[in-house]
Amino acid sequence: MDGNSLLDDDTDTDTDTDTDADALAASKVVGTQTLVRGLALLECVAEGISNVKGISTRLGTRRSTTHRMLSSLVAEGYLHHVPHRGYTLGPQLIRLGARALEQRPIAGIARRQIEDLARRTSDTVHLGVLDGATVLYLDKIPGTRGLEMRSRIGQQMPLALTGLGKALMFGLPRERWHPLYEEALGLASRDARPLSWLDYEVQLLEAVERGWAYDLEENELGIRCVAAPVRDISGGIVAAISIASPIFYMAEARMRDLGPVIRATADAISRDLGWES
Amino acid sequence: MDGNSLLDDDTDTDTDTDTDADALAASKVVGTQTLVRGLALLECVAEGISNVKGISTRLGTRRSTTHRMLSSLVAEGYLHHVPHRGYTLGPQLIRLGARALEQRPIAGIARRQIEDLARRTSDTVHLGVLDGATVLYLDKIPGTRGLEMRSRIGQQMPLALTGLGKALMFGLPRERWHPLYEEALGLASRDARPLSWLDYEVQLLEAVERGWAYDLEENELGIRCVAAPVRDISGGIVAAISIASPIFYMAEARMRDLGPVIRATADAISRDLGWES
DNA sequence: ACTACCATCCCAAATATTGAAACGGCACCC
DNA sequence: GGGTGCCGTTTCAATATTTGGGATGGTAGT
Repeated sequence: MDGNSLLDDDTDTDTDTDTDADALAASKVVGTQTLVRGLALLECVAEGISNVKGISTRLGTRRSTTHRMLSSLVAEGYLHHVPHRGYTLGPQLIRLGARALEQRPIAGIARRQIEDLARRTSDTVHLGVLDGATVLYLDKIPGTRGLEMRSRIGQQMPLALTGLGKALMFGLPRERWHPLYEEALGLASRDARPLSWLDYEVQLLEAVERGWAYDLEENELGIRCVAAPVRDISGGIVAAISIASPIFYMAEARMRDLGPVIRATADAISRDLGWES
Repeated sequence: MDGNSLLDDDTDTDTDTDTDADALAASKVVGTQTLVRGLALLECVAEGISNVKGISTRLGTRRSTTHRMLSSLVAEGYLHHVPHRGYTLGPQLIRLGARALEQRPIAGIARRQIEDLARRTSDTVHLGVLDGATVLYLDKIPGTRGLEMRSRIGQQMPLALTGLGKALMFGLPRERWHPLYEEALGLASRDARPLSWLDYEVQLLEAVERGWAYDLEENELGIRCVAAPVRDISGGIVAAISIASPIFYMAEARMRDLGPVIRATADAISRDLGWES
C-alpha cells in the first residue's frame, strides 16, 4: 500500500530502463499520475535525496521531467532550492503541516486538558493518533523536569512499542496485534527489549483490562510512560495520550498512581468529543 | 453554500470565461500544470473548502477531474476523506511539515539556546524566519507563567506588526519597509494601533540602531515582546528570536533590560551558524 | 418520499507531458 | 589551473496522459 519502507538504497546501481524504483511497481496509480509523481518527489526530498540525479533515478523519470516538476514545486514554495547545493522541503509544507494539525479537532480540543495534565505532573505529555502501523504525534507538552525527550510533533513511532501506540491498539481487533508487533520489531531503532510475543500479548490484554498501558523503556531507553485511549462519540478509539518521564521519576509505584490520573484526563477529552460514559 | 470567494489580491482584471478563479489567470504556470493544480487543491482544502463542488469552481476544473486528483491525494495520505462529509488535510502533510522543520538547520541549532533563554526568563520564546510579507514561526518554547500565547509553529503573522518581523526587517532594504508596513495593516487582525508610518519608520530606525526591536501589543493585545535578528556566516539576517509575555510581566524597564539579553542569545546562535563578530 | 449532491466509472478527443538533445556554467578534484 | 561531471535551462516533435461530458448508484437532508 503506502509502503515507502525503504531505508537508503540511494546511489546508482541501475543502468537501463526500469531503474530500481518501486515507483514503477506501483504503476497502477490511483488517479492522476503526474500528481502522484510530484508527491513522490516531495517524499524523496523529505528523505534527504537532494540532487536532481538521485531523484530522477529514484523516480524513474528523465532529468528534464524531474527538473520541470522541481521548478513547479519550488515556485509554489513546497521546496526550497539552493542553486548548486540541492533541494529541501519548503515553507509551504511547514504551513500546511500546521494547518493539517489545526484541522484535526482532537488536537484543539485536547490542548487544554493535556496542558493541565503536564502542569500537574511536571512530565511530558503526548497526544497521538493511529497512522498505519505507527503512531503519529499530534501534540506534545514538554515536561518541566529539565530533561527533554526526543519526540517531536509530526514524528512517527512504531505502534506496538510505545505506550501511546498500545493504547491505540486497544481499539484494534486482536488479530491485528501480532502483525503490528512484528512490524514494530522491524522498525525498532536499536536492539529492542526481547519481549516475546506471548508475554507481549498477555501484557497488552492486562492493559486493556486495566484501562491504561505502560511503556517500560521499550521505545526509548531510560524513558517510561503511561498511556490511555481517547474515544469519540461513536465509542471508537480516535487518539491516545501519554505521560512520559525519565525512569528516575517513574518508579513503578508512581506509574500505578498515574494510571487513574491519565485515565481521567483521557476520559475528559473523550467526553469533550461527545463520548458518553 | 460555503463561499468560494476568498480574498485575493491578484489581478482579477481579466475575467471572462469560467468562474472567478485566478487559477486560469495564472495560466502561465511555471512547470507541470497538473502538479500545480494538485498543489492548489491542497491549499484549497487548507483554507477549509472541503466539498468537491467548491473546489471545482475554485480551481476551474470539472468535477470528474477534481475527483480524480482528490483520489490521488487521499491515496497518498495528503488528504483525509470522510465520505459524505468532506476533505481535510491528511497525516502525510503533518509528517512532511515536521520534516521540513527538521531540514532547516536553524531550527535545530537554535533549539538549545532558545530553550535556555525561555528557562531563564520564564517567558515564551519564538524563532521565526522571513516568508514573503509574513514571519513564519519555526519554533516556540512556551513560557512558564501559566498564560499561553496563541502562536503556533507553522503559523504566519504580518511581518511589520511583530517584534520578530521587525527584527527580520532590519536586514531588508529600507525601500521595502513601507510596502510591508502597508501590507501588515491590511493583514492586521483587529483595528490595530494607529501608528502612523512616520512614527513607525522612526521607531524601526531606532530599533536597528539599538540592535533589538520592541512590539507593544501591536500584534496581539496584551502581549509585548522584545526581538533580535540572527545572522549566518554571510552576515545576512536569516532568522529572528523574540521573548514575549503578557504586558503585566513586561514593564518598560524590564523590556529595556531584556534587550541585551536577547541580543546575546541571538548573537550566540549567529555564531553557531558561522557568523563572526 | 423526494431532491440535491456525492462517489465512481467509462471513453473518445486533444491537450499537456514527456524525453532527447544541446549548451553554458558552476563546482569540485586532481 | 585544467579537467570532468553534474546542474540549470530551453527547445521541439511524438504520444502518453489528462480531460470532461455523460451516466449510474448511493447518501443526506428535507
